[in-house]
Amino acid sequence: MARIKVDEHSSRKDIIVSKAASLFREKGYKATSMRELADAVGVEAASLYNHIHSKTEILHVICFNVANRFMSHMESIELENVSAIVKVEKLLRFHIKEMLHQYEEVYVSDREWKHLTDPYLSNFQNQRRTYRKRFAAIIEKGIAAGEIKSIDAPTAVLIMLHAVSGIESWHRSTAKISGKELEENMVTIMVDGLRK
Amino acid sequence: MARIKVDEHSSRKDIIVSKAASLFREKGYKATSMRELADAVGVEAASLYNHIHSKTEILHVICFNVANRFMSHMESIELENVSAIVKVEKLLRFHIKEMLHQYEEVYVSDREWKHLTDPYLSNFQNQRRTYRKRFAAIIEKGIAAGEIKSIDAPTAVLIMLHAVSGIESWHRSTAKISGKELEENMVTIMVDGLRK
DNA sequence: CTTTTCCGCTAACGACCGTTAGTTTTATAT
DNA sequence: ATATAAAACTAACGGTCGTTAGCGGAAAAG
Repeated sequence: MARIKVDEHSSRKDIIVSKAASLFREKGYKATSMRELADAVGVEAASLYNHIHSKTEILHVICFNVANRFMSHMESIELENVSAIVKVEKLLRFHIKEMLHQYEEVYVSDREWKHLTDPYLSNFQNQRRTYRKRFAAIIEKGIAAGEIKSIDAPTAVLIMLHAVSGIESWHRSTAKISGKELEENMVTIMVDGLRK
Repeated sequence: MARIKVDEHSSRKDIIVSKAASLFREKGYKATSMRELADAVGVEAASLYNHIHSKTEILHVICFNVANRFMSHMESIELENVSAIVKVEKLLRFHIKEMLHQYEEVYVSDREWKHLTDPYLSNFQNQRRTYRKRFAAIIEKGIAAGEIKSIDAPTAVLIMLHAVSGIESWHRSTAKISGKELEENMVTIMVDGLRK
């Protein structure tokens, strides 16, 4: 009867969620069974339910952790007193860093949110939509200020967000450039692509 | 006993595959059951097996249809006698158009290939890797020729391919710009981002 | 040391999954 | 009109799924 090991910064639930994120990333939410998750945690499937209510709950913890991080970062950026193009660059860099260092959770939130169930699903979709609108609004300001090319702002947002999710391929590739280099390359291509 | 309707250009199998692509795109491969697919086709689940061998077969038909289209397009681009940056732009435009007009299949091939089983899985991964290498090689030539900024070519490929897959959001959004406008915006941002 | 709380276990449930066997109906060819 | 082939049906298989009930041992609190 080997208990789930805990340190003082993470509860047993945290550990389950974290292992789940790793499996969901690797195989997808639907293709990951509670029995597999239990194996990864080192426990029987039924024991998981002492710490979580359902499989869905795990997914929604992951998704909202990520969404909240991005949302509160957006708020802090909006308050900064810098030009629009600098804000865009900062947002982009934040996305890249999150994808580099909180890979599993961010990736799962991005790809598996469809399997959330209401009311969490609608809630998540709303947050997502709101986030993108606020991102686009910053780009619009940059266009109005003549810093950014006159392009369709929602399209620019879409390009940046999805390009970042491609870091998944980088993680899985063997001959990697460093994370820092990756960041600089991405920023160079995309921010230059926007700049007037 | 209502038969699957066929016209002279598509077999019953084609129709099943096409409906499957639509469902796989909407809900994911694992989350789509053969009974749901049968419903969509207007038939009982067991009847599907008069036309296909397995659920996996449907996925691999979708994935290889798409992969082969991209691969043979790559071949024709490589033979053209134009500058590297023009080749890159043409490849990008092809990806955008495919994503606009063969949305369901291309999206499924992109997101659900993980659920292929060997030998198809390895085969698909190889094709994918090869395709990206050849794409990167074109960019490298552009860098050597001084047409393209000196950036990491695999990263540039990754950005473009993933940015294109963001067209999914465009499809689902309500207030759309036209497909043509979307294409021009994407090309503007990304090709300008690469150009020296 | 005793009590209580936490957390693991085994066993099993009903639901759904992909798929097969065998039969009947519909369309096609003679 | 009849024979053949194509494609639908019903029924059911073994397996896996998420989850619950109930029980026993280990850790924490007194």
